[in-house]
Amino acid sequence: MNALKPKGNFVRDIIDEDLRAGKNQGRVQTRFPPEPNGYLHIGHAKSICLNFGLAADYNGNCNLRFDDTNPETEEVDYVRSIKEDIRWLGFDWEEREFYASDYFEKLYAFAEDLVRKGLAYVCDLSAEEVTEHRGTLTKPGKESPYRNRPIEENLGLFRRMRAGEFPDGSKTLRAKIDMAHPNLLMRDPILYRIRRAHHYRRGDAWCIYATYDWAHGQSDSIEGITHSICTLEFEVHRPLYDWFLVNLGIHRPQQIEFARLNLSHAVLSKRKLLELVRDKYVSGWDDPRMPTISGLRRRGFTPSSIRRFCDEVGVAKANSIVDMALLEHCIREELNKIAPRAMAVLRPLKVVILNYPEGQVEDLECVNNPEDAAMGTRKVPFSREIYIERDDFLENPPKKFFRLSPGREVRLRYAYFITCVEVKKDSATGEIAEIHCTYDPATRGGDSPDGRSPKATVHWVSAAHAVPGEVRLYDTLFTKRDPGEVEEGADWKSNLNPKSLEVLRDSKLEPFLKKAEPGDQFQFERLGYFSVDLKNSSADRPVFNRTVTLRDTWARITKAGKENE
RNA sequence: UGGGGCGUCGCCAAGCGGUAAGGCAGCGGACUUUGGAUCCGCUAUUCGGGGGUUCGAAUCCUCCCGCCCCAGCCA
Repeated sequence: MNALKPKGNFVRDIIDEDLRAGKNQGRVQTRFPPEPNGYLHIGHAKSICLNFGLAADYNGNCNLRFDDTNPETEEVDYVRSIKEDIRWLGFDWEEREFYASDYFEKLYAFAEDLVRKGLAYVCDLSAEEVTEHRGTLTKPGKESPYRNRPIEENLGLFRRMRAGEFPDGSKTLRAKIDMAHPNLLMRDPILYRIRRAHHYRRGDAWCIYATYDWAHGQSDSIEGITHSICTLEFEVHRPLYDWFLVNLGIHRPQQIEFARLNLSHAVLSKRKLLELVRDKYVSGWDDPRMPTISGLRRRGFTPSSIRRFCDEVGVAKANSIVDMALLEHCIREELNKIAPRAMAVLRPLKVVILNYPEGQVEDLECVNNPEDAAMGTRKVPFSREIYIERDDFLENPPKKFFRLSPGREVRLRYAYFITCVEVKKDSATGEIAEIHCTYDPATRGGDSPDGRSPKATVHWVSAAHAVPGEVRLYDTLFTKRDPGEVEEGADWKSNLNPKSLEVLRDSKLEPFLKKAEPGDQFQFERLGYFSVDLKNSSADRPVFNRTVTLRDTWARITKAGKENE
């Protein structure tokens, strides 16, 4: 199912053209360069699929490179999770696991080279002064008074910076470009800052750290990257990326920018995701409501469904927000084919079948997957008292409600036709306590000899055999399609969906579900796809996460009805 | 505002001078022991707007409009 021929896109056009022109001796080398300061999310998946996919299609390689030049936010656990997620998605960087922090020495040497060429200088301006000197969008900047220091002095100062002779923030190494350049990034950008922070890999070996602009392009060059693919916001960095490489006289990869993924009703920025985790709006990076790879995994998404989604989304340069419905479609499509069916009653309502012999139990044969006969059948116990979904009974049914109601007959899936004869209510609350029905013994298995067919088929679980379990229902984390769209003075978190999680602690599961293992996936008939929670499920108390609902035309009808009120 | 990008159906997205692919969503209908799945059909005379070039333009030129990115010693 992944044999789809790759969709064309502008990045491929560029590569095709380069190949035609004989660039890079026909080599294609890409890289995925995460910063280990957070967990990967579905936006990263798009980049991973693009970079690894391109490499595979063009017979090249894709490196994994941790862009770890900022010791203040990076951690080993993030490295661990990133590797786990990429592997889980189905990609392999083989032995090409690189770290910008392994290039620190080389990057430093490149910097000295630039100094020697008179193209970089040590600047004593403070952070605030640097900002002032930068000018604005419309006003050119002012040159730093330290800009014309002699080369030897710069060299000496830079070495002393590295040696730790100056306090944090007191000096920077800057490229000498053009303080009046219309592109602010070209106004003598900073290459190194002094920061005595413990680096998770280099420890305290360094007290000066390269900035992104200085580290990224040169790292790409060191690795022989041919096509350095990044997101749109780096478009303005490209002139600088090229300037460094050209002036250093080293291999120059081609930077190509594409539009990052945005998902409706979700937030896809590490800063915001971190805030949700840190301030406990969710249970962690892997909360099933999170758009992180680990969250999606725990929710029940499969690697192939995510890859498929990334394929469907395409690669272009226009900012866009992809509908969550597409992601849901991708997982439904896959699970429909592979998930075994089961019956589970989420919100139980007891049904007593008056004319069914007390104490009798029948094992009825149920199909495991109508989409795949090879998956066979199983036996499910049926008895006098069963549970059905509360939503499947209505005392006063509206027009298009086909399910059970007083006097009406419905089919119990793979079992019998039953007719509701009485509704028992709790005398105190008035709530429906249980309903009484009669069954037609001639309809065993769900077919009637006289050919009549009820309008509805409902699922059920035998009360005596039911396995109690917990079911967690999820809705989008945000109520707005674009969570960033807020009222004056409000914060994006004001769009958090208070109903994004609903926990059902008294669900009744079909017996064999007791044996389900963490990660196992099922379709609960008529409800949706569910997977056993990776963390909180146990044999004596299974916990299921709803991955996605089934398409539900009845829900659409009721929803439309409400909207018209 | 200076610079850099982008604007094709509700949401994505092909298209690269020869007369608007596809997917998702939606809407009909068929079928159905999941109101599921499947199947069939419908949905842009029009490509942000105006003007121009051309036999012919979403594709070229031009002006205008709208949106995004850049003033971190973050990436």
